[in-house]
Amino acid sequence: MTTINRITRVIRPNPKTFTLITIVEKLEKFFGKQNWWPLLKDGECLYLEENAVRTKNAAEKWEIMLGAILTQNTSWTNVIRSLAALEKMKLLTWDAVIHCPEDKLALVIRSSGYYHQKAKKIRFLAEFFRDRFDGKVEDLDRLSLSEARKGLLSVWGIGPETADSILLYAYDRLVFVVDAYTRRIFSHLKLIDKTADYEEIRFFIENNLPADVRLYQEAHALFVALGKTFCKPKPVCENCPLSEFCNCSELMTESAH
DNA sequence: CGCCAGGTTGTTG
DNA sequence: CAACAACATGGC
Repeated sequence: MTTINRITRVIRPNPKTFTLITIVEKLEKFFGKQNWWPLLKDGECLYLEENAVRTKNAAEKWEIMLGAILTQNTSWTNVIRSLAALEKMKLLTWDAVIHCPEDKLALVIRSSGYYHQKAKKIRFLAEFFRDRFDGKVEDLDRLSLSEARKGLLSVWGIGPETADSILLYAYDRLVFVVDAYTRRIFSHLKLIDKTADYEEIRFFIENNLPADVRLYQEAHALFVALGKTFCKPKPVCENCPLSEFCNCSELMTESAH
């Protein structure tokens, strides 16, 4: 995190001058370290410093993948119940899932919503590792980044965000995760057009942040934190840590005068 | 009660 | 390819 990359290209110009790393630093100062991805411990999902900095083992990688699927358009609190239920039923491991009937799996993950679809997605992902890596979850790491990404995207139910979450948080690969929060925040900051597609936003961020996996992991988590608190569908700009960079607040101030 | 949540797929014009 | 429906539970 030594270089400060300037924003070289904007889809819609924001008159204020700032860099993405400045934004991330502001967010971290405000929200503190996020320590993603959370891992299950004693029936809870904990954001531990050690989870954030160490390489995850195969079991932890698999748990992150399950969480990445379960949290699709679903709040994390609902996902925790499902993960805890899976653990209780001894269904948290790849080996258990590959042998578990889909309808049984569906009932266990019921609390995270879309549970029939998600059970199918989890089964397809388990079969992907069976067919391509003989069940060795850690062996996805043998592939290049683009091959690994292509492989995950070929699985039914794994789209770009889920694939990138898996790559960034389970495998520590250098890919930025673009989600609804990221899109909304960057749109409010007038850095991207609302119609910009996933890859366009991903490349924009990757081209303007220092290439550092831990930074990517932390930055994405911080965007989620901001999206949940200030940069909501109806933005709450009062006391927003990014107000000095954002046109939303300028408009508010102007209209107040 | 209505809206929203760390998306993806399938269908339609 | 853009827009839309379907998928579903739980929190506020």
